[in-house]
Amino acid sequence: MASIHGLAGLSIGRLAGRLGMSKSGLFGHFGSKQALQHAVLEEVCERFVVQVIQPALTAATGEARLRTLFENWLAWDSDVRPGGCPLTAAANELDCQPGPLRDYIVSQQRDWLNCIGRILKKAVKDGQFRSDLDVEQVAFEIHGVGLAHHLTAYLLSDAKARQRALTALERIIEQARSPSIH
Amino acid sequence: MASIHGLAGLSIGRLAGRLGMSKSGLFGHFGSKQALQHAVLEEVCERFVVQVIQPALTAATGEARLRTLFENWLAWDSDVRPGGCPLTAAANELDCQPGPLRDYIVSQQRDWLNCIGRILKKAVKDGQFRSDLDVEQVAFEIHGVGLAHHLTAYLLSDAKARQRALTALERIIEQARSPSIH
DNA sequence: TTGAAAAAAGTACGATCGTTCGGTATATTT
DNA sequence: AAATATACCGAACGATCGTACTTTTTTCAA
Repeated sequence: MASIHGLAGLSIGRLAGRLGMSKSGLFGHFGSKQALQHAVLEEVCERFVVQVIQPALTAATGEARLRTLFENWLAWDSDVRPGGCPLTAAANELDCQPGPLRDYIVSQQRDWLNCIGRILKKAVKDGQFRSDLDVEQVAFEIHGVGLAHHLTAYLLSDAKARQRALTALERIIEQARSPSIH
Repeated sequence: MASIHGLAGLSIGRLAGRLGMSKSGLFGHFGSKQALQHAVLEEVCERFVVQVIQPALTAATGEARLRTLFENWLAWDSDVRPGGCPLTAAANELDCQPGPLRDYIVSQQRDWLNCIGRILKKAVKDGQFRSDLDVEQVAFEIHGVGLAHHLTAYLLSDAKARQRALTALERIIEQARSPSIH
């Protein structure tokens, strides 16, 4: 419901109806709408870690891990149908509404970029990627590819979104590689 | 207001209050909330064309025009503070809510990608970019850079967002260039 | 100056919103 | 056995939502 209608549009009454229970019965578990919204975000973040990040940590470090992480991300985008990734939706919804909810999304978004950055750094240390690589820059670009994939898949319903995203990642990786033959 | 609170959160009563007029007085001009939302989107799109696309058409075709368009886009992102680009917000808000509003956003989003695509095609025709360039792919990637810029600037309040986006565009352009020395 | 058209205001409606309160079962602990 | 905690409910609250009707004010050409 938060994916489709947004965190603000996630109403306690409608949610209670969907769960087959009363409004006040559901409300009692959280105490406020904001607490419910916070709980939703925490739940989604936990699932994201389990479905996207953790399984990527079993892959070999460097390029392979980066690819695995990215593919898990794309699969995550598909899994949370319909409505798209609730975190992306919340990030856009809250990007100018100060408060604890926004703070939480910001910290999670930073964590995500740092997660990509750590994998990139390891690839640099292992010699797969250039030693002078601007890790934050590459994380920024990869993040952009993911956002474009999300919008292309959901809004434009473009079946080529996944292939586009994978191609974009390969291009980024190619430019990040150590210039061995150069 | 649509930027900050979303199209759904743009309430007629609040807007009327901000304009110093009555709810019914404002309502009479549109006849329905959906019509108001549609009018807002049309107004924003018109401004986007005037501020981003039209001034870019005076630049020389090819690379220069692409750079101008992109920089206008970044400036637009800054101009619509606070709240960020209403079109990006609406695209994320409506990406799974079928109806005329979503249809409108989809068509505008397609137009935007086609606009980038046309400029790329001209650069190919002029010989600045490789003849085998996948134009749609590059448009996808540029779009992603813009989305990452928007999120980085607004949600993460990162002052380096603009430089990151410009660097990313340069890397895309570099890979699209004709391999003259190759 | 007048009269039609448009714009704005006033009022009220049913619905839904988040929230509070009081009551009733069902467990769990003392 | 008694006391406590938990879960859920129905009813109600003030507020706000979009929308519909009616009336007043403003605009502007004949």
